[in-house]
Amino acid sequence: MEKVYESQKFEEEIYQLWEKSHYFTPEIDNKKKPFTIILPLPNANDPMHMGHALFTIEDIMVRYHRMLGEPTLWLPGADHAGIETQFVFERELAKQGKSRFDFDRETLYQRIWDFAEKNRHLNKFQMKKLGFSLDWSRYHYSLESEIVNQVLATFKKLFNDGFVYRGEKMVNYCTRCGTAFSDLEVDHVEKEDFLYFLDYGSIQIATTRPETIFVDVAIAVNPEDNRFKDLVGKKAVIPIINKEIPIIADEAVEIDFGTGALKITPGHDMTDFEIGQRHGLSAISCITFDGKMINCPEEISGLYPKQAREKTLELLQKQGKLIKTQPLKHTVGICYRCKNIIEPLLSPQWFVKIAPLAKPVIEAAKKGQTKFFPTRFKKLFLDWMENIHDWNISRQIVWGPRIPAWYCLDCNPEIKINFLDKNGNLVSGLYRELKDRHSFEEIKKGLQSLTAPVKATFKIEEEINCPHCQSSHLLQETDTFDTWFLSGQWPLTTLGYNVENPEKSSEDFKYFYPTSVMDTLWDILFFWVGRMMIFGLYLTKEVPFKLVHLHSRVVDKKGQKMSKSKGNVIDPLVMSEKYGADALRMSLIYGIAPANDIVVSEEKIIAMRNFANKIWNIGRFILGQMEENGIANFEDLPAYQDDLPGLQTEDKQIIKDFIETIAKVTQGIEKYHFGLASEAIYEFLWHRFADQYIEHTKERLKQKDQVALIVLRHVYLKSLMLLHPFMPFITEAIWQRFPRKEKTALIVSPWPKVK
RNA sequence: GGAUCCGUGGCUCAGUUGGUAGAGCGUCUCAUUCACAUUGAGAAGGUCAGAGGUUCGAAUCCUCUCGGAUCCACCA
Repeated sequence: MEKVYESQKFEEEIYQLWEKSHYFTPEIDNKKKPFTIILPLPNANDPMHMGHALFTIEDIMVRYHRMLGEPTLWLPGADHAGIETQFVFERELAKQGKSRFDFDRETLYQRIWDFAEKNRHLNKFQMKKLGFSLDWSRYHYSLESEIVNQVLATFKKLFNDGFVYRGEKMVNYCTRCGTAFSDLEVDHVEKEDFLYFLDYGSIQIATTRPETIFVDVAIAVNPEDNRFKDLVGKKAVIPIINKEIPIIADEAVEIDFGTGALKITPGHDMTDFEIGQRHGLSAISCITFDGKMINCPEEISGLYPKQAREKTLELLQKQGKLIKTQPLKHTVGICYRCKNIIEPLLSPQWFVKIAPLAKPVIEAAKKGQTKFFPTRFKKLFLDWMENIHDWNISRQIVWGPRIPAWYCLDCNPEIKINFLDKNGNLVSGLYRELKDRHSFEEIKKGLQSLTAPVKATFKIEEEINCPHCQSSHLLQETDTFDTWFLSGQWPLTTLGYNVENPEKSSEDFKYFYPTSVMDTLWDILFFWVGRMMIFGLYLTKEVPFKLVHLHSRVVDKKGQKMSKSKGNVIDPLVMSEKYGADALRMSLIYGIAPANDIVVSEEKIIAMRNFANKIWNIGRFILGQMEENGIANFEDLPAYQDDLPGLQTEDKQIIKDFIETIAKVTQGIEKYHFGLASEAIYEFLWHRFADQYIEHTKERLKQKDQVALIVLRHVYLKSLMLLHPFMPFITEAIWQRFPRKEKTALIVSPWPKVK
């Protein structure tokens, strides 16, 4: 054996050994209970980072259960990650001076496909580097047809059961990304802004958005507010355009804020929209989906809201309607992806009625059918589930499966269409206006997107002719599904659940579902875990996993989140090549507390590399001692037994301490205290076994005391088993190097028992 | 406006049913052709944020205060 452990010499070879022997692929055995983890699917466009390296936690559980002899499945996959990937791709396009508007959707889709395909395979390779014992024979990609077909089937089922509807509601719209988002995808940031006090004739109001006054439909005051009691039912006048609007009373208005009077703009504010609904007021937009002003005075029309605000203030000032300006700190919604300010806009979207679907989830969580670790996340989860809002599942992007709905253009001539004409020019307009100048085929070929009015008729099945008017001018909805609509069904689709005919679900599904553990970063508890619970219970009446294990994010040694802009990113693959995958893995596990930030630094990885080397050298020492004693195969040495003649006190003590260590490591893994488990084996092997026991037995070994050698070999080999889930490569490498008659692999060795 | 987490040696963090404080890195002193210098032996260094309470006993449980972080929520 070499003097130091050189990880890069072994890792690839060891991984191949495991993979070739099919150790990662479990066999279905109905006499045994399986252990299953579905890998949180990484984004296909995303090369590996520390967050992925944390899958080590899952690998530890998986390797442990495999060693317990359970049929163990860890199922890998990758997500097309709709908005994320399209966003990254559009940035690439921008570098070439192009944008998404230069392509018809078919072409754009194909381009993104090719782009995502490259990294998807890179990612697989990278996970192998870290030793993850994933069953690659069951790998899935979110856009393969067997997955997508089931997702579409779920959509149809939801629709038929009355859970899907189209609605024209206030949605979070990013005019830069050109799509709506769900509430969860909006970030909130604090912003220094101004509150403007405006004169509306009979009443004064305060607003942060003067550019939207042109589509005000009312002024609201609190019904308890004595100052304005007499004004309710009277009129106010919008400045600049001098339009009369009613003054109404609504409890949502806060008496203490501003002047106590709120301008109601249902087209551009969530609260206003709700107030408008209560009072039967119409909602009018003054900002388009391109982020430009309409329905406003000519000099403002076409401006971006920011410029429009300045212009409006200028006009207000001129007319003496701007009473005062006051600084205000408030929070605004921004696009989680591009950081642009989110514009609440009125837009027809597809929604899932979620409250009735959340109900069984709440019950299951309360009953403990799915448990949470750490337990505090259960409360967080339940709070969210109990206050859940309808889910906007449509996105105005191309990257993802299209919503399977077909509109007849002749029945719905008000559908707005954007397409590239035969000369490659971008044309937009209502079908009613376009159909005389462009053939249906030309529109269909160059189609970018369509927007159907909320009342448009549609069919969920594709048909050649419209059942009403026999027209063949049918176009599929161009909106795609929210990525989480697809990934929310991941445990079902990847295991082979059949939505239309559950009886026909695969053997895998019948055996491995519900899965054992879902381990993920807590910040997608709602996005993903929540949706998986909803879909799982809706479709199968069973929870998708028995335990949700939440872990935290990896931060640098200053406690800061790693980001490219801060330049504090530690690349797991660089570290793994430099110090070994085992050292990297151990550094992510050693000394961490459940769901607390995980601090990694190169120093810590080095410390763990040193530990790996220690393990290696203990093996080297024992092998050397065996040679000195003329033992060619370690199986030639008598087996250790508690009543072995010649056992000394220190032998009995090390055995006793080792048994304690087995208990600590086992308990640690069982109870998800991986930090404690790894510390226990580290402490024992280095400071107890090597520093004390080995040092003390050196004299005896010189005297050719075979009993000491038996104890050494026994404790060491069993320790390798205990350490294997944490540091799989080095332990297997040593195991393979110990000379013996029967070739076995450590990965499938039995987990050491206390008794 | 609700809710959660954190505050332990110079730095980064462990410390699972309460029993006289631990690790890694750093510092200091020794040792060393011994399996390993990616080493060994040893040392210095903490009133466990502060105050009060429960207890025979609290870093650990309860209350409050201060400081830091995060999540949720339609504050114009």
